[in-house]
Amino acid sequence: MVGATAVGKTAVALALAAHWPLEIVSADSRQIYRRLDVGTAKPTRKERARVPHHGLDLIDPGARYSAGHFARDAEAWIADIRGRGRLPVVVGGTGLYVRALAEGLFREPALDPARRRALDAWTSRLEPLELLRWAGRLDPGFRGGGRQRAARAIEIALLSGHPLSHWQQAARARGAIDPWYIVLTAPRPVLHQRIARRAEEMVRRGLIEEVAAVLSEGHPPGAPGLDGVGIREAVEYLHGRRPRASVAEAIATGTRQYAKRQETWFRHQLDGTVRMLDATRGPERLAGEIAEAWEKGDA
RNA sequence: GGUGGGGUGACCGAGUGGCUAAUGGUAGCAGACUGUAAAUCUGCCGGGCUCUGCCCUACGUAGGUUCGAAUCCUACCCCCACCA
Repeated sequence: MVGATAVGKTAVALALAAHWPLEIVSADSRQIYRRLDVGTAKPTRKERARVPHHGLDLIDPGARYSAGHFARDAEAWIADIRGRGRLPVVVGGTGLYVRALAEGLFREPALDPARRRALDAWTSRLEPLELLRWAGRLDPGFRGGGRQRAARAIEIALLSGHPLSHWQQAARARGAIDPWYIVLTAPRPVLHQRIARRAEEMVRRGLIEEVAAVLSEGHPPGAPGLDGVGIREAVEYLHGRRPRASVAEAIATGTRQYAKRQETWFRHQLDGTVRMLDATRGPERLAGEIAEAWEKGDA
């Protein structure tokens, strides 16, 4: 089950628990970070007590995770959940994580961590245009996409000896699950209203204090876990680059833009049967419909 | 009341006689995306058409100068600063 931020995914998943014994696998690239609870809008303790959650609080804000890593972890969780005779429900907003789990990425060859770090230091110093030229030269199949994706193409080509596009075609992996996609959506005005409220709530619930505490652990502002809507704005404020009064509004703006990207992704990138549901109709009702459709095997 | 500065497209902000429907940025809309993905990028962005071009509207308001003005002149309105 996927959907944009602030659409109420967790509520629907919890309502679904009234129909079957289930456990939730969170496919969310921000909620993997420990301590960043408010800033990533993690399910509350109460919600976690009602239904077991996996995929939360996996690593420290300074550490890096990845879609491939998630796919391996999630596969194991799902096997366990099934072993307990329960239904795994994957809930999240990180499309790439869902894809990695459901469809598989490509089998990434082993990359020497030390060489990888050295290369990263080099590419991060290159001008964007230079970076794109290198990516195009090292991988004729490189389809563009900016700094980060160029750096990835360069990394794979140099460290594995074959271009990224080669691996993507030749080393395709199979997915670990057979997904039954449900995409939750909400009309733009409703979504925007929810997002505005959510941003204000974050600040009220101590977002800034939470981020300040993480920063005081010594993580640099560019640490992987600090890179996300909400956290970023709090960091800006804490570094004196933004007035406190503007934090909530900036978060709302960033979240709207993110939610739009998610919608686009879910609309075009998911492979297979996709069921679109209007989230504004309420979690109980939606859960009922989902359960009914599932019983009928109507995929 | 006086003096100085300023009023530009949804917002911020360049432009100081023709190359200007007007640089940039923001917001918005649409899109791409197979291991950093809450990331990283791309396109569009006054309105209307018979849409490789044409027409209308637009740089506070009203006039004027000029072949031609957002850019010069005059008056008025509003904002800011200082002086009264």
